Amino acid sequence: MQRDTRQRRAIRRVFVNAGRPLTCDEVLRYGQRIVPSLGVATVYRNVKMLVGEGWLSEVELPGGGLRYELADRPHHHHFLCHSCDQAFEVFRCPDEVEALAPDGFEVDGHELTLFGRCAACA
Amino acid sequence: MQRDTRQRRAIRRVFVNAGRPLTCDEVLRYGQRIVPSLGVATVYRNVKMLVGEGWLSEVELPGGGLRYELADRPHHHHFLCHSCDQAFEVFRCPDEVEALAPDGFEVDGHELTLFGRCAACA
DNA sequence: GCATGAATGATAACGTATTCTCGGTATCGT
DNA sequence: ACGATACCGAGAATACGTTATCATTCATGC
Repeated sequence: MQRDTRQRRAIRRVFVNAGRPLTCDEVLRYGQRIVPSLGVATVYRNVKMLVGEGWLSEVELPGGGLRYELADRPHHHHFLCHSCDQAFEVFRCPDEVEALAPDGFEVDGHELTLFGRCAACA
Repeated sequence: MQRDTRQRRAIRRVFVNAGRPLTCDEVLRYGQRIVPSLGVATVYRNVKMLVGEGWLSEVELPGGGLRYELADRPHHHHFLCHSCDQAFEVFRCPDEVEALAPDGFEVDGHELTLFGRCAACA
């Protein structure tokens, strides 16, 4: 039976507070502010578990490094700041993007990433 | 002074023939059809060199794994087939994408990736 | 409060992509 | 043709993100 540990609560809180996609490393750093002893393995274990139960979803942005975000968000895209390397959400989406594919290609999803400097870095 | 070796010619030919972004691994496999003895180190060395001299450019798509393509291509985007894992070019682009960023964010580029199955796999 | 075993965390191990090493090879100016 | 040396390629070494191990801790049901 699953237990409600301090660590797991901290990790969930980190995602709720962040409001943007996080790497496991970010989760670790932010989580250690709540539970200083938090370890890497625990972060990976719980993130994987939370993805498994549908609470988190994986986000793959250009530049490598899997990120995770709350699964219940409406359709949106991302902004990647190449100064602080943080990802942010962009809540507007150009229409009919998936119609751009060449003939004969079956499209079942799309990812639009904007690059630049975030408000804090600019 | 730089030499024009069989290996380097083969690698350049692979990119010209492919007409789509390639990973180093793909370059190695295709290149070995031209020069069977071609080794990994040579591929990495030459790809890096070709990027350095502006003949190739790096392409970072979601899903990790750096890819490379000819640098002289007009603005375009990519289609990633999750069946054969090959990347293709998409030569249409939605207008004004960069205007979607939140206020205060400086946009200097964007990447649109369509996911699905390519014509060959579908 | 106590026992049970799920969860933790330090560390080792792993997988994969990339780079380094270095003896041998082949290109190119002369 | 010849010699200097840029380049090659096999394998070792590295980097780094992720997972496995296992003794210890602590959340939970009784």
